[in-house]
Amino acid sequence: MPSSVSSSSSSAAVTNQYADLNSDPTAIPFLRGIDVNRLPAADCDEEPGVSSPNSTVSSISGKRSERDQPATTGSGGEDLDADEEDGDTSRKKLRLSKDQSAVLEDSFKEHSTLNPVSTQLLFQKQKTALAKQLGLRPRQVEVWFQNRRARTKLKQTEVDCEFLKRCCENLTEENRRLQKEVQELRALKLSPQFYMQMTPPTTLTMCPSCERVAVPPSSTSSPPVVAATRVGSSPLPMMGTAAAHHHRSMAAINPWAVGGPFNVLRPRS
DNA sequence: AAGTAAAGATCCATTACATCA
DNA sequence: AATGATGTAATGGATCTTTAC
Repeated sequence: MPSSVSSSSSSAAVTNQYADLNSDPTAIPFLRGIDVNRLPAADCDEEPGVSSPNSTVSSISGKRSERDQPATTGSGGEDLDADEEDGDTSRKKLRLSKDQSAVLEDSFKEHSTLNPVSTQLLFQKQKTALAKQLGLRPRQVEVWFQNRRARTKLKQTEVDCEFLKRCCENLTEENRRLQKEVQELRALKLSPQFYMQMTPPTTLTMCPSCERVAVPPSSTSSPPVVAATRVGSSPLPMMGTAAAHHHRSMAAINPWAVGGPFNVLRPRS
């Protein structure tokens, strides 16, 4: 989707995205059955529109309506200029029918933009075709796509926000746990007589991947499980199995291991 | 080739209206 | 019937790209 902050490169991406459409206009669903070559080109916005048989219609005021002429009486028989002729300058809105919205929605699913500049002429025709099909003004189709893109963006922003909120909560929880762990380790360090009473493990095993000392899960004959020394688990989804393998908490490791307490925490030289 | 103005397009923020509870 | 909330059509201004000169 081209944006106001788009660089020429992103524009080029859009160009590529739609490049094949130049050779095959019928690749776009809503154009199937419509001969785009028989439609007016870029200045088609100026053609008299067609009133919607399904919509409540009214006049449009403002600058844009000067460029985009209000639709006049069409096959539906409604006169869209009626209010303007009455001198009513207040803008009124038409509500698109369900059918109109559904068609626009389908088109949006195919392409969220109507009018990449590189294929301007073609997409002008598509916008016009869609407008004609729905009995709307091209400008209305344009506005609908614009608002639809805005809604999509807003929805995505909400999803992103929710995700970040959860991440924040998880990190807060992890932080709380780690703080607690640090406190416990400090307490241990300050009272060596406490862990002097602990029974050292009978066998020590080196983790093959990180080469740190691990402790067997029990005194049984089963082989030592390195990851089993981990206290707690990360709530973060990104803390996958690889990360979980590493024993971030050494609380369960015998402090005598490898020449004294806690030196397993030090980075290896 | 580089610069520039005009035209026409999009995006964004906002307004105004329609509908519903 | 009146009213506030919500959804969305429409507007206006800023900005970008293309094109012609």
